[in-house]
Amino acid sequence: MSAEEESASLAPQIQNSPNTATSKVTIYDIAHAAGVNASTVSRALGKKGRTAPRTQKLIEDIATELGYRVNPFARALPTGRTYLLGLIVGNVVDPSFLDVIRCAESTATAHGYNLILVGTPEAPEKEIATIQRIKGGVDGLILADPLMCDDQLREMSRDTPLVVIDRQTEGIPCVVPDVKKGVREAIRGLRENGHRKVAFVSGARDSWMSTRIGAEVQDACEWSGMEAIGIPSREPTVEGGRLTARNVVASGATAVLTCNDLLAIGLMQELQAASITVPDRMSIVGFGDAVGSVYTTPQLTTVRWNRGQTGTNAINLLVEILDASGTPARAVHLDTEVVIRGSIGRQNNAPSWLEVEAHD
Amino acid sequence: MSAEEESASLAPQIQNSPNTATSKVTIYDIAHAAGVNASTVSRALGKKGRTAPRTQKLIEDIATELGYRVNPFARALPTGRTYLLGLIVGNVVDPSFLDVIRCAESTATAHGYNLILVGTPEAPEKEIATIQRIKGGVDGLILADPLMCDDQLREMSRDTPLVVIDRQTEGIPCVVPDVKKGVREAIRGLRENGHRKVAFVSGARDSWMSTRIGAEVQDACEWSGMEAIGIPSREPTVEGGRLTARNVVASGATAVLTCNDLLAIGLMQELQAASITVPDRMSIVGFGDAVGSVYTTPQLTTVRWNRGQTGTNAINLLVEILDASGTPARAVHLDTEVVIRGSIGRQNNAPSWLEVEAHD
DNA sequence: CTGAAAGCGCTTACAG
DNA sequence: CTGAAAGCGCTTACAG
Repeated sequence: MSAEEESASLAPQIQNSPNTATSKVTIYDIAHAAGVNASTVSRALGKKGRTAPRTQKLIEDIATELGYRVNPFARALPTGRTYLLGLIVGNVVDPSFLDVIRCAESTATAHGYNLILVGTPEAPEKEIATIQRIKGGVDGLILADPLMCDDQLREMSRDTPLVVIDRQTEGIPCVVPDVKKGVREAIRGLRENGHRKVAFVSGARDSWMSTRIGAEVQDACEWSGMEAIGIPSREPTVEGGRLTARNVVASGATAVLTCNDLLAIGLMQELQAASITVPDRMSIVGFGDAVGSVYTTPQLTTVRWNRGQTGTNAINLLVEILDASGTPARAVHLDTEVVIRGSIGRQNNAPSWLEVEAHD
Repeated sequence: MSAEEESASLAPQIQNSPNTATSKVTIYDIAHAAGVNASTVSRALGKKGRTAPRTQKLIEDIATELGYRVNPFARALPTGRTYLLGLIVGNVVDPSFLDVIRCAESTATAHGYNLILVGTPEAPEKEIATIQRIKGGVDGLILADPLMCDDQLREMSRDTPLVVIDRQTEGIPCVVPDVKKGVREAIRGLRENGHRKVAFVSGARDSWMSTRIGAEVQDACEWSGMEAIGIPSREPTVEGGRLTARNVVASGATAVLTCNDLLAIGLMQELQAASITVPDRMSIVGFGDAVGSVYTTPQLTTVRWNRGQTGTNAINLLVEILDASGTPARAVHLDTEVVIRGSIGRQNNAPSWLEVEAHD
């Protein structure tokens, strides 16, 4: 007896919650209960103000009482709007991408959309196939660092509302970090610390980000009369970073900037394993402020921007396009800043050949 | 002229790709082209074998030629199956959750489902509200570490096919790590290293995982004649870990196990900042093998299990339930193992009071 | 094996 | 302001 009472009082919000039953409540049920036509219910629940205030309220009350939820698919059929947004990503290695996803999701929800997450193999054709597969079921897409070429991308965007992140292509709305600013600041910092020769570790494939960062490193170095040396990596991971260590050392550079933090972390590990002290003998600057860049010893100096903002802005841009179709493609640039941590230092021990050259 | 040729050859797969046009191809278009009824098209494309081999092939050919894609919403309406699965997560701080998401997505795709990701505020009612909002649009749900009570969970699962991860509740299908095994191994390892007093840093709220780990630490310590001391944290993050350092030291324990790796990392940082050497003066064992646990110095010893398997198994379980409704609730236990890294060591410098006690 | 028909739950001109 | 009707694209008994 008392047990029954207890179980009854344990979950009152469930017992009382409207329509616990599995049966689906439709607008016809509401129409019936309210004594109006289903179309009136549709109007009352949808475009407000097209219905008499009294009926409006009556219908709304009945709807909540019955626990009515619009069937999104039934709605999608006549309207063509699914209120689903797709986020398509390749092989994301960087864990800070979780921020992008999380913020994209919450922003989508705030706009009344749901986010469907789709992974795609890292190959242009697969990417296109994935998009084809998915696009019929969503109102718009966000493409993270897509591999397809510019023309394919533009072709796609004629077909489907779409926003690209971490890549800028003429004619396509996108969200990218302000690479130039970040790199310039980083290079300036290195110069002030006496560095004159900087290595740049690029990503395996020529992603927009890697290419962009490399170009800006080149540019910034030229501007400040420094030498820049490009060093490719095999993969944009910690392991890939380790593998570049030899080449980085062999390059004769005293500082190195990598196109992402994982590379920087791997590089640091490998250098330390070879007793090459960081930053005394090699300064390291990462890019992206990945989770984990503060766990290293020394902590990693890196070019940071708000990854969450990437997700938020991408969704906002997409929703904007969806709402007012015909919006011109817009590029959102996210501010970057250099976070100075322990991995960079003064270049004191100029190698002798440098002085020799100076005498030439 | 040559430029035109070039642009034409640049993206042949696009030019040739079937139905580049935006217009939607329906089964009626195919039916018209094939000279059959739409219902026949539906059968040919859907349940195979219910149509003459010749018509079958004819229809399939026309379908691919026209670039037909089934409209998932039109299908969902009569069948009630959306081929959408929801993954509902609270405030996920651990970046290794990206593995869960990624594997869940790819497994869902392999089964012909798409994954919709939904974040929810960390409060039982909000959680339930989120589920209510979402459940009409998906075939089933995966709940990551939900906050609602057991009864609410069971109530929900009557309503909607659902699988829970990182929590075990009687009557609910779930995927959890084998906590007992991992903790036992860890404690045994500590004992063999001479430790006799172990602190356990729990999560802020009593998540199933934290509670479970704590209980097993207690149990394992009793079994091996060791002392276990529980220390709550304010939040299950790096910062939260830092804040527990004082209490951990004050506890007199020589080793500490935390309910996740972030706590362990923060704790290590704070101890080191106070010149308390790890592992010489304090051994640390994490839980979860989070990204970043290998970036610390020393690297973190932790209880690991395959996070990706969590996502994979959860989806498999859910799809299994969806396919054969009426399957009994099943709990999948993922194997765990202790990964020994530098953060644990021998307890050599037994404090004097220990010896004093021994003489008592 | 195939066609004609009804229906899934909603929206939206079109009348009134 | 409201109702009756048609239609979104598909599926599935039901006949034949």
